[in-house]
Amino acid sequence: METRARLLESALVAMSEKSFSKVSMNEIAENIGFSKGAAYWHFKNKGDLLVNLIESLCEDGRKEFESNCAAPDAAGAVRSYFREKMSESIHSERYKRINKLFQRKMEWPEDVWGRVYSLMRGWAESERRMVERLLVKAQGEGMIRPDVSAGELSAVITAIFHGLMVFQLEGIFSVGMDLLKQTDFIFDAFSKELESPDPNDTNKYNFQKEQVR
Amino acid sequence: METRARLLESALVAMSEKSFSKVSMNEIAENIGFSKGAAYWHFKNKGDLLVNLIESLCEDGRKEFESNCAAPDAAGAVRSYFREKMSESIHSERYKRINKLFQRKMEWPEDVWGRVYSLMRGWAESERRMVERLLVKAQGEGMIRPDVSAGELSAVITAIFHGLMVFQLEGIFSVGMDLLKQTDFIFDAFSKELESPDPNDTNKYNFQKEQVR
Amino acid sequence: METRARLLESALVAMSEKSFSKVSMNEIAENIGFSKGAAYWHFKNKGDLLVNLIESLCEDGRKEFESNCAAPDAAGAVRSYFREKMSESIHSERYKRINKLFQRKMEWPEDVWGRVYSLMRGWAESERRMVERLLVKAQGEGMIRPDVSAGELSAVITAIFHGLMVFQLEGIFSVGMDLLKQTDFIFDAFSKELESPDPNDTNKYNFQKEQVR
Amino acid sequence: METRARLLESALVAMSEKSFSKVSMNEIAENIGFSKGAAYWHFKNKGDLLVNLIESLCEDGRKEFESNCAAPDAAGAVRSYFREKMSESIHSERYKRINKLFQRKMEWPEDVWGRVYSLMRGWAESERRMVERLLVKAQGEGMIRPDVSAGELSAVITAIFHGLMVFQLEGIFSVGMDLLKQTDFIFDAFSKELESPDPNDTNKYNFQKEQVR
DNA sequence: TATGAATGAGCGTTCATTCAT
DNA sequence: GATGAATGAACGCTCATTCAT
Repeated sequence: METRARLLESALVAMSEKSFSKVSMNEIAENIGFSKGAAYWHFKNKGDLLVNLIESLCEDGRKEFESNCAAPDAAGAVRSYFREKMSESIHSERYKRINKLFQRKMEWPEDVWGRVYSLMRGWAESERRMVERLLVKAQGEGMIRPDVSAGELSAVITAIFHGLMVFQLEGIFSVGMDLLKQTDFIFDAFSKELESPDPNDTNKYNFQKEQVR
Repeated sequence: METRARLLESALVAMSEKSFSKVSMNEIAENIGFSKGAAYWHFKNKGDLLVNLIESLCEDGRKEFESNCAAPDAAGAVRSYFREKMSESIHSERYKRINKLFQRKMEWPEDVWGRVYSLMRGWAESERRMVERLLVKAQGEGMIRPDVSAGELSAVITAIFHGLMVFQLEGIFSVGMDLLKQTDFIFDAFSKELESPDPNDTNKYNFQKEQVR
Repeated sequence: METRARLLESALVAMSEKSFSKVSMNEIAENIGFSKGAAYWHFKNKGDLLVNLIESLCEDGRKEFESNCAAPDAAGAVRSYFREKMSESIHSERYKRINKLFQRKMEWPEDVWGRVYSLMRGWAESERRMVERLLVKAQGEGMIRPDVSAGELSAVITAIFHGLMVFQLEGIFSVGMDLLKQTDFIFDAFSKELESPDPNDTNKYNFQKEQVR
Repeated sequence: METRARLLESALVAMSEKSFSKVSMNEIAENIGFSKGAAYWHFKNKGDLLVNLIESLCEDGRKEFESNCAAPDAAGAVRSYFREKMSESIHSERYKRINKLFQRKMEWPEDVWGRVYSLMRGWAESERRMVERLLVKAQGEGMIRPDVSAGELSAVITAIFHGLMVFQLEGIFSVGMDLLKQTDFIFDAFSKELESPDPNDTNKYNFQKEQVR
């Protein structure tokens, strides 16, 4: 139903701007010209509305990540994936909103977490695993030293760009953040560090068979 | 006053575990054996309590950052600063709490922001500027190419380690995050990229004065 | 109409188990596979549904009571009427439900009362009057002293058995209630007290025409 | 606290006149000049308020019943107990209210029942057991045939007078109910039936070692 | 006839805040 | 300094009711 979708979108807008508890059902509904009751017709309660929103957001994300990227140049694919991501985090209003919403995840009530935990975790893990797959492929292609743990490396990279994006979103610094330039810088540095199988240096970081926590 | 300090600490504990609006004055006071009213004697209201907490937390941080680090090896000082930071984010309960509190900053009400904005920004900026100063020094020491913008580089590094810390705090990934090893990896990579003034490569990233906003 | 009758029955089931305000129109309709709207097509509102239910229930009851019982042994007829009633209150599910519904009468809203007051009162009065008629007849047959007020006696008897039934329905006591045995006991006792026109004892209870309120 | 007691009394007044769900906390508080919040200061919620009310009401009742009535004439004591009870149900406003409150017990929510079930049952059972004790004593005194089950007889008597009281409270009949006269009538009838150990009639009702349900 | 969608009043509950003591 | 008592605004949620289809 049309209304349902609009309620979800309205919730995304509201809940990316205010904390879960500050957003009232009334507000979500009235912002698109409906009454509170309409929201309760489509969703059991406020938590349920949020859960449905997250589900609909994660649906897309997960599929995207899970498609096996058939890049001929896997290392390049990683770089361009994050370039694209950084670019979106600057230019796409919707993308910004989704990330702001997710940054508020700590305020979500227990029962919401109970229902979205695996989704949220799946989202983050899917992204990391996609990166991991690409890194493994890059190792196969000889672009990355084989002794590096693709698993742990994928985690670092994902975390790093998450940090970059958050700072961008929050506008914390007075110095400008040119995310694309910075992305390139990071990848160039990492490439240099990773590509050259320096015989004296082998396995320096011992990135291996990740100790799954 | 003793009570005042204990109220602040109690607020830190509570507000690092729950969102601002979910923490009640009652709770803050009762957790240390006082009644709500006591909290209202020491602080005008809940927001005021939080502002005072943040002030007291930032006080320390800022001073630390502003002390002019007289490291002989500036590049090494940056590395060991972040190593220390990552280590603390694993081992110090209080440090974790402070970071969790700050991660909830988006939920703070408008009026609180009005009073802590410059403090919070100052905290982040102080850290970045400390890094920046060290990077400039490292440039002076010839450890880093002079054409790199220390300002922007400091921002990237700070953001990166923020990302690392957040992921650590949230336990998002199934793969383990060995923060110290990863820190070293990142610094080694960056060192390689930054130290060698490759004549063909000069100013590739154009890290310069942009000072946007 | 088929649907109408099923809605009434569904309402009886629901409203004998929950209080009027706890039963929703939705529930009444959905329990028999219809939607709320259907109920509103057949009945103006929830109160109207209840009124119609009560009307349909009282219809039967009243007729039954008003039929002039042509028992040759009127005193025996009273006894067997209450024996039958107690028996039904144990064995007939529907009878139990109707009594449970009526026990909840205090929760019915004002406007419902406005419409069913005379019906409900009529129901109770019909029963009492039937008993009264039988008692008068029994007096005519010489089974009961003529100086006893049949009106008031009928009230006592009706009330007494109401009490017995309620306690049975609610399962209040830990001791068993064998209603039929108890019924006989009561009638035997009353018979003894009533049948013997003891000349010294005449009009001891002065059960007469008071017709208060 | 004074206020607490007044809230309980106000709740008694309100909840004896309307069903639990129709009585709002606001109303209970405002009727005695307080705000809703005051009620929530003294009681956790509406159910808790009711539970406390019932507790305070049952406290008295139970003690009264449990005191071992040292009547020299036990049979007379039973009679005068119920005479007194019927009299109160006519004349004492408060007694009427308590009984009206209890008549609404079916509407009380589940969690309230969970907390008052044993109290309520205890109240009814205490009364019945007091009657039972007196009947046993009366058997000892030779006023009642020894073959009658005091347990079951006490249940019938209690139920009977409950029925009488309910009809009185509800004003159901058009004929007047002179409860005291009726009480005497019932006791006289029962006395006759019970006192005379008619050899041909022994154990007619088989009121024995009650089959505890 | 029947349904799905939507409305809006009303209540329970929480909690920041105030204030007399 | 600290407490207990009280206030009142705000919000979640339910549900009777309406109405276009």
